[in-house]
Amino acid sequence: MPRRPKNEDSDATRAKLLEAASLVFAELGFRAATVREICARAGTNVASVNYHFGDKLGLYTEVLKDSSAPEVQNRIRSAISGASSTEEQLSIFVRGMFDKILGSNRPAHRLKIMLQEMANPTPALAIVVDEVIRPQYNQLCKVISLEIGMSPKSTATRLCVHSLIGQVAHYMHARAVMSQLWPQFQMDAEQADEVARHIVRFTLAGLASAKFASEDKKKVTRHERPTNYRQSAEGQGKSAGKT
Amino acid sequence: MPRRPKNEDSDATRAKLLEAASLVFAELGFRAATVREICARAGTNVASVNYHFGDKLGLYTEVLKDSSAPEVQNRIRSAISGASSTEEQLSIFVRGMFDKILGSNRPAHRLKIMLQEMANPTPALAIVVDEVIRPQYNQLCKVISLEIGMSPKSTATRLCVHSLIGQVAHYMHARAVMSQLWPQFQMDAEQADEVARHIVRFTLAGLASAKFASEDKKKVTRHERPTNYRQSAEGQGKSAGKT
DNA sequence: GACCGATTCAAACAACTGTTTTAAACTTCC
DNA sequence: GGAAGTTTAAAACAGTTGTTTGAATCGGTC
Repeated sequence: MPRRPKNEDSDATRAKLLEAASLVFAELGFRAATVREICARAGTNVASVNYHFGDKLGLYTEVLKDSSAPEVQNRIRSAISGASSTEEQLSIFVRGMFDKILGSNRPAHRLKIMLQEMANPTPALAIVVDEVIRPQYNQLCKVISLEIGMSPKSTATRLCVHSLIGQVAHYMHARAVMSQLWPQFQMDAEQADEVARHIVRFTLAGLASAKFASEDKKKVTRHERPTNYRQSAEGQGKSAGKT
Repeated sequence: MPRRPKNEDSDATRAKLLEAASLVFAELGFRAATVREICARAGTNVASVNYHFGDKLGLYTEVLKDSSAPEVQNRIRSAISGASSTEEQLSIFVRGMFDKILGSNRPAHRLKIMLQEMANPTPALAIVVDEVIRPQYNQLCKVISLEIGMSPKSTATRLCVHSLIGQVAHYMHARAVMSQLWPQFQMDAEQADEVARHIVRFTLAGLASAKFASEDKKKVTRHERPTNYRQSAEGQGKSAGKT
């Protein structure tokens, strides 16, 4: 059982362990990552993980919590709510996500850990979804619901949100395949910018089509969730500005 | 070193191993899956994997090749080349992919193995990319290049292809998260159909915008971040070009 | 029945895993 | 300086991993 560290030196190795662990976990995932590899990169002893975090899972949980790092997410969220047009909001979101992917200074691997957790979930996923993903998701739903004139919880809105997120997440998930199919693409800053502009344009056009489709849908009356939304008066104007 | 199996009994255990391995690999991924677990489910001896497939990676490679479902892939490809409109081609592709995801008759775990391999690649990925993914990718590039009027190898074409694939793949990768964010969505056959229709419509609209953008790109040489332009629903071809 | 190659099996192997132990080194306060 | 408590270090532990071994079994042929 672990004792409580109290010294300042202790905090230093703790931080080194967290830093190294985020790298290794991002590369290999929880199971394939080894404590020895983490300690080797951190320059600490093999026993340090168990001393400071109890066990490997304790370290991973800490890394995952840190990976959910609300500061970037909150920065994106506040930037979106401060934006004036839908295009600007989407652009902020996409670039913010790519910054998290590429961010060479700080948390480049955080999102990768998150995505790997999504692909191969552990019990810790529920916490991350509630604390980090859901607020972002809800905000995206709001933005897009205003754009297409449907309820934030409607199927039409959610399908559009998934189309947006899917495009962004794809550049994380499919990286290995893309490097083989498209060797020239290295996802540097300039290319990331180009991709971001593409996704924003592509998505805006898709949203417009979804808007028309949902207008058609209202008279056809397919089987839909029994939610009675009636908000066509409010959010009809696109890019409903807010402060 | 493995000898060559020639008997009929041998083929039976080979098949049992492949069947069990596809399940275990889908659940745990290559690294976390254990040979002993696979052999236990297959009801074979621990040494059978090495005897029939050389080593664990050999078995995994075989499973991965089968998981990319060449027969489905070929069916999709021939259906696409027989289709008349871009919309029909996209629809065939998206529905074909979703059939692979949902395919209740055949192993539904195939695509999951593929996506897990993409997220956390092994040496076997290169083979699958060359043999299965690349042909499909090239065909999609052709279809979309014709639609947007750009070269199949151009960046504009590839970005659109990735937007399409990303939307589809998202419904595999984010399954665990979506079940928490959107509990009503179960990805049954009917909902899959709705998603497919959405993706086709969304993508067609996105392609149209990419077409306009690439046309603009040829004459405009302004570089600036897209701020709040006046955006009309159907034609916004004013993303600034780069370089 | 005896031979022979192909296949299966139980057991063991060497390497690696997370974890624990034990002692040394260090900090802090008297 | 010395004692107490905290942190690190090397080594060993018990368990699991993929793989190999060598004998046993099977199926067919002479």
